[in-house]
Amino acid sequence: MPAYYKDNSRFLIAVDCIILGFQAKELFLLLTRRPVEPLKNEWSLMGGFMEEQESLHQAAEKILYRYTALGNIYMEQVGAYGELHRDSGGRVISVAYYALVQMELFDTSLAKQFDARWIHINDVPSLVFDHNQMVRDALKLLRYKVSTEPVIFNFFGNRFTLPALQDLYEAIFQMPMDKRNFRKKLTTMDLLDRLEKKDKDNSKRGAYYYVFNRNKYAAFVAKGKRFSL
Amino acid sequence: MPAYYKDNSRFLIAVDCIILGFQAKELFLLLTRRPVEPLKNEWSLMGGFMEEQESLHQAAEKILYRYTALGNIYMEQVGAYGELHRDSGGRVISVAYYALVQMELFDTSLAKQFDARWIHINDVPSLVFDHNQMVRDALKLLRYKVSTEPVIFNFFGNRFTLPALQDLYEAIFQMPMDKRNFRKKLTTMDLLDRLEKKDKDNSKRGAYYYVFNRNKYAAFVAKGKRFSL
DNA sequence: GCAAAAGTGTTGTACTTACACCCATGG
DNA sequence: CCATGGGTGTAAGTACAACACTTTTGC
Repeated sequence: MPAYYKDNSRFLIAVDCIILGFQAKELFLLLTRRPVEPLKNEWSLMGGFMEEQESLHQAAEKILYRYTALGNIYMEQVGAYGELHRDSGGRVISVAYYALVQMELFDTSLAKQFDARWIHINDVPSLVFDHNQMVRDALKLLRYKVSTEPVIFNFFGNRFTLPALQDLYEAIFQMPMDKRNFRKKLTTMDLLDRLEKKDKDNSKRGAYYYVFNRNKYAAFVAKGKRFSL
Repeated sequence: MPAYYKDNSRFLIAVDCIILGFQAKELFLLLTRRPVEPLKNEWSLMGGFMEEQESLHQAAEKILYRYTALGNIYMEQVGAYGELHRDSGGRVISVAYYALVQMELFDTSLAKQFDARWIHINDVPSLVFDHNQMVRDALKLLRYKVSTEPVIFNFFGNRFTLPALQDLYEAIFQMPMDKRNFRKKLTTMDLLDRLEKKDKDNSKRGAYYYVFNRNKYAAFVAKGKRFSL
């Protein structure tokens, strides 16, 4: 390493994850009681320190995996937080990421181990440090991303029903949406393939399953069109 | 500092600045020849290492001031870049910020000292490391911010003319805009105050100067309205 | 008096919103 | 047979895009 690099200060870097879960038409945030001093036992995001041999994104995936045992999840960086005294335990720069996971896949034995709990997005308590700000920033970014890119589909397994998709949309934006207008937007863009009717768990009639078609989306983008929800 | 903190790895943190200038209806990016190894003399953003007693934002302002002698400039964080081998000189996490400055205020003696040059935004060469990606991300973010928040006004001194504002808008979005529609949007939102007619430098007739009225904007937001350009 | 940029309204089109009924099924 | 959620079209209103001429003044 060049001498010019060596002479500079080094910093602890933390990664904090805004892990959002979707269940029963509602959005939840995974929180824990902070396991270490300072502010031990206060509400906190899931976080951890970055290590030498990992990228920022890998560090975020590591944290997510540690607390949920989930991998291959869509994650997005929210930003870096670097105020001087943001962490009362010492000088730490933190990088926030958000992820949206299916709560049904969540390993509840881990929840006990880490004292992790799903809190309704409207009932988030006061969190340590600047974690509340991170959550606000993450939700704002999520709303932007969902509006302009087909990321909402990453939050389901390969298939989903339109009522479920709309429920998720409404949970993210915290506002009701007209059923016909919502479906019109999706059918106009023509990015989904309908499967054989199936989900009978949530209704007697059953709702068709759909899948997001990546090839259709590629063609859609190639035509200069932009995703919009 | 708690033992739990102490045992973790520490990292060099760099701040890289995407310094955008506006002059003669065009957008320029301030670039330099990298002064240190590795990749000495290659094109690079203005950057530097973060120090102990400054916040991330302060570090960005420090870099901006070092290369332009400008302070009190609107800056916004683009994001953190943390790939393992992004910097071939060693493990460095970099946080990118963008700023938009008036090129007329730029101290050209500094340009010589640092071999800094204004490059037209469409002629940006291949830059070191992931700096091209940072520039792309910064422009995308800038466009979003300009569309949804009244940040474009930060890029002028206290006053500006509507033709100049439109020129800046067109430079940022790299597309022409209808004069009447552009002005209609602004007059509909009613956030500007017109001053006595003045700028005669760019036309014989002269264009009215305007100022952005922060009180009007506060009232505008209080009514639940959203800025849109 | 003419070149060069500033300023000003209207009309058609596309998109967004609001809205109500029938359908399929499990119990 | 009825309660529950799934699925469908149209009309009004709003926002956006396209468009041409007059005004001012320095030279």
